[in-house]
Amino acid sequence: MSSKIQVALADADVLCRVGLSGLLAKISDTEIVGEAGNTEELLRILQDDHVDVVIVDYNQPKYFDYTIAAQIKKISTDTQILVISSDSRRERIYQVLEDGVSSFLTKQCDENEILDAIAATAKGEKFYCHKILDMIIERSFPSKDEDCTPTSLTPREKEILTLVAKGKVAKEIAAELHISPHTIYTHRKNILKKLQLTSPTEMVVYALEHGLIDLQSLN
Amino acid sequence: MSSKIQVALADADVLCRVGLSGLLAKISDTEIVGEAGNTEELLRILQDDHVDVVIVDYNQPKYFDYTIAAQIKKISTDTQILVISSDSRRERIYQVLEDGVSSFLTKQCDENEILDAIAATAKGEKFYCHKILDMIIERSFPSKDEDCTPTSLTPREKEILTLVAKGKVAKEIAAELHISPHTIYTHRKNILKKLQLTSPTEMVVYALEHGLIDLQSLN
DNA sequence: TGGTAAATTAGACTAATTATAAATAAGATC
DNA sequence: GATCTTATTTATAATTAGTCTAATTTACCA
Repeated sequence: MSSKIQVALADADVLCRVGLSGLLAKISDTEIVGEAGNTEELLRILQDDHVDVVIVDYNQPKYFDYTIAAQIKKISTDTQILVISSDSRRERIYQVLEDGVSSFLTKQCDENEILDAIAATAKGEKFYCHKILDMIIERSFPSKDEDCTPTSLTPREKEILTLVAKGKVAKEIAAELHISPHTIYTHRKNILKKLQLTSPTEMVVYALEHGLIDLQSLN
Repeated sequence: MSSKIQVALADADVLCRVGLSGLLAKISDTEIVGEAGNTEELLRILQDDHVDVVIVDYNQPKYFDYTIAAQIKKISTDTQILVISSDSRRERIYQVLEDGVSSFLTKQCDENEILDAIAATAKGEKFYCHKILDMIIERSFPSKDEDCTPTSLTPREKEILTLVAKGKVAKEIAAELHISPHTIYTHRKNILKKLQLTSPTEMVVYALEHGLIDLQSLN
């Protein structure tokens, strides 16, 4: 077995994989063990070969989703995960970070930043780009003026927001949760007030922006 | 001046640009004149240098949008445009194709397909990947069972759908358009019927999927 | 010039929602 | 343990939004 760092590329877009290969070629002690265009392919690689680092974009519906980190860790605990994604949804990002992702970049990061991140992750260190670092800090020390509203919703409110955003009307939600329609009205009113929205349709936009639902999952 | 084909890369993600550079390196008679991470940078390149082919992803809000083809043609009429995007919104794609895009790929296309497309576009030929070709054919010969519903909406209905999707309620729309709320109700009912939807919130999802509105423009 | 589709609206009716108020339960704090 | 807060739940009455039916106007096409 080679002593080089074994890297697996997981991205639905072949273009990004080519880009990553190109960048990895500049780091001498790394070696690509495999490329995966979807979750299934990635898990197969992890089962068949030893992988030190997985570079993955989890925000590619149908190919990779936010559960990918947990799935990777389940098969191969010691594999380090480097995320390169364009996701901007705070809650989703926090969730992924909690699932054991070592490093997190956006696809907008420049070349040097990506190279540094790959090198750091390979060595077992963590690396976060500025945008993600800001989010982590914001979570630890929330500022007053710019509050992170999604967390201010109660679990029940989030649940109802999700259902509203999926196009269900109050009566349907009430039937589904076995509670009174009035309860839905109250929750919905509180949600609208908390988020400073005025109509249920605005809730859809809000839910989409904050990753409570996503377009693909609605079909 | 070199006799090689001058190519400009326009993609907000550095990773994709690296990927494209890597692929272009395999085509001997091409040369990269410049890389642009946003519209402004691209237009500057077009003004300063001769560009035969622009490879661009127009679906990157804040960096590139669907008007990019028209903007490119305005500065440099003879420049061929190769789109590599992940957009799945029919109407938007038709629009871009009408703006003089020579070739259209998705980022999911495999390496050979991308190489062929670049080579073809550089020679002044057109190249469409299967997914896009299917859409073009579907537009020319619409099938009965799977009708392309967005076009079946009247202009007024589209207008109202857009406003509904922006979170406005019937009364607000009525005030804005100086017509009776009843008119809005009627239009909305007809839209829901035509699109086989059941609630205004579903209209938001529909409008997003078909590019009538986009998340970024709502803020 | 009659036919067709689009856009508009009203009246009567029904359903959905709000306002207000309040009960219950769980957790934290003192 | 008593109390305070927050989350969750619900109801009645009042209000608003929306549907159904039907009809009018406009514009454009054959």
